[in-house]
Amino acid sequence: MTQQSDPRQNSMLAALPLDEYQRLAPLLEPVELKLGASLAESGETMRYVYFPTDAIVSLLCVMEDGDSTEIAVVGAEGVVGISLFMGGETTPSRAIVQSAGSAYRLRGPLVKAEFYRAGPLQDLLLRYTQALITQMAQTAVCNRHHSLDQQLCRWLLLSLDRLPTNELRMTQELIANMLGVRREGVTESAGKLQRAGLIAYHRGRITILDRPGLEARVCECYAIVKKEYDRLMTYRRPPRDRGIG
Amino acid sequence: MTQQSDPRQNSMLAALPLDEYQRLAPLLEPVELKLGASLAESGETMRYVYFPTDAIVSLLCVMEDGDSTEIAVVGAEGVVGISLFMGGETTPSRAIVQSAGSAYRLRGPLVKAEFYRAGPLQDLLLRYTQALITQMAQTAVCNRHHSLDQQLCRWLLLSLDRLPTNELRMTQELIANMLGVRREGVTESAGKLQRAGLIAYHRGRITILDRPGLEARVCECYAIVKKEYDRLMTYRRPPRDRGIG
DNA sequence: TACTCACTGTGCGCTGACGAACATAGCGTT
DNA sequence: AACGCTATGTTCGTCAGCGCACAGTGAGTA
Repeated sequence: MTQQSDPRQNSMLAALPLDEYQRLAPLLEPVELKLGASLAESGETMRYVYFPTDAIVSLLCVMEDGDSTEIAVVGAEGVVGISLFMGGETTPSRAIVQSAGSAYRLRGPLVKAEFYRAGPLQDLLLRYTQALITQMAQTAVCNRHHSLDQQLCRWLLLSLDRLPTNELRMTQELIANMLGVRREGVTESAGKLQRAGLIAYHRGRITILDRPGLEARVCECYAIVKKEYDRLMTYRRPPRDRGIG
Repeated sequence: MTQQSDPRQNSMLAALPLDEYQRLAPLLEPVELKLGASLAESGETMRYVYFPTDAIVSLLCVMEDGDSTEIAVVGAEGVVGISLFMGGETTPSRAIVQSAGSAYRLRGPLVKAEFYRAGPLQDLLLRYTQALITQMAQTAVCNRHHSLDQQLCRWLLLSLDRLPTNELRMTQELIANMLGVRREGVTESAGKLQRAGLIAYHRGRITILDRPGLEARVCECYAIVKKEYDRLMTYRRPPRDRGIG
């Protein structure tokens, strides 16, 4: 039904040395991630780690009263399911597909085995986790200090960075859920962006018309997170001294 | 000038098997952490990992305009400087001593060497990091959805959990910096708690009088974080299949 | 004793976001 | 063509938190 994407569209898999990748490749299972699908529920043990190739996944914290907030977003640059190799097996947050697409998944025990080889994949996973931490921290600050207008810009740019096109399928209602704000608030902020000619949207389809314009309006949080991803994920670490006796 | 605390007051060090601990012990340098001291600055390479024994350290995100927000707090249950073993070396956040006390520190290269032994310390560090991630995520949600009153309760309880006494040396001004709110807001919220008989404060000294009362007022975020720490840090993982060929 | 400074308390007006209610407008179905 | 559903637009009163200004008050110091 859909043609298979190349696993190496995912940056983590692409960054592996060829021999490592070739050992891993037969273990990767292709999966289609449908809009709204859940990859992880609060407190439930995850069975797989997911490497998106062109899907986007939101990590959400859900409160007792149903209110939620997106704490991070994962695309082809990363991986969903860090708790599997960090040791906790579960997290208190949910992982929901925000933009449909493809991914490759790896069974939990296989990920752990690979992780404990202490090779390049471990390096990548840990560095990615640190970048994710930065994203979460910056989200916390942004929630505290910045206006909805700015946060919407940040959210649009973060999504755009993880998308092959400049079109985003997402209703204002859903964006509101992600940001943890009212739908009307998103309508209002999005209206401003539309009137300013930065975006166009129509019944669940958002088209970014002027990316530099968005970047001019966004708060510093966006750049900080992006820069940290670049720094952590492109840097090629020197061969390490394992200190193993 | 101050008597030396036992390194094993720190839960991470205490959780190590005796042989592991004994190898590490001679490498640990005792340090006094003075109120307000900085253990990490944004973007600067950390030289040490710190294991507090009775000090409390705040991890802060600072914005361009000087506004800041605490994204996590670390006491004797944890460690400051995860970026050293996660691979990034630096973080965009600051680490400031919030409550003076003692700690033991370990030079960065030594931490890495220990980490790559892939033994119990690695396990502990990774599990702790996951707990820290939960704390940061929950902070983000709390910033979005909960009132200052509730957040103050959360903050007081988080601090109290990491303190040997029920007295906290901290001005309202500083609390405001931590929470990323106005000083007057803290004055008002703290006034409510004082009038309700839950706390007493006087010029930078806060005494918790009624902990259950605070717990009754705090939002769910506090319990979620605490539960996750308990789950991650007390669970003894089964011997793992390293998958090493 | 008086002075100073840090800490706390209080009172404004302002604004951004909330909650609720309701109006309009596309799209698919019958 | 009529209907229904979903998505978007708008309004209105309320409120928490902001920024500012200033007043009290205790601790330390000269």
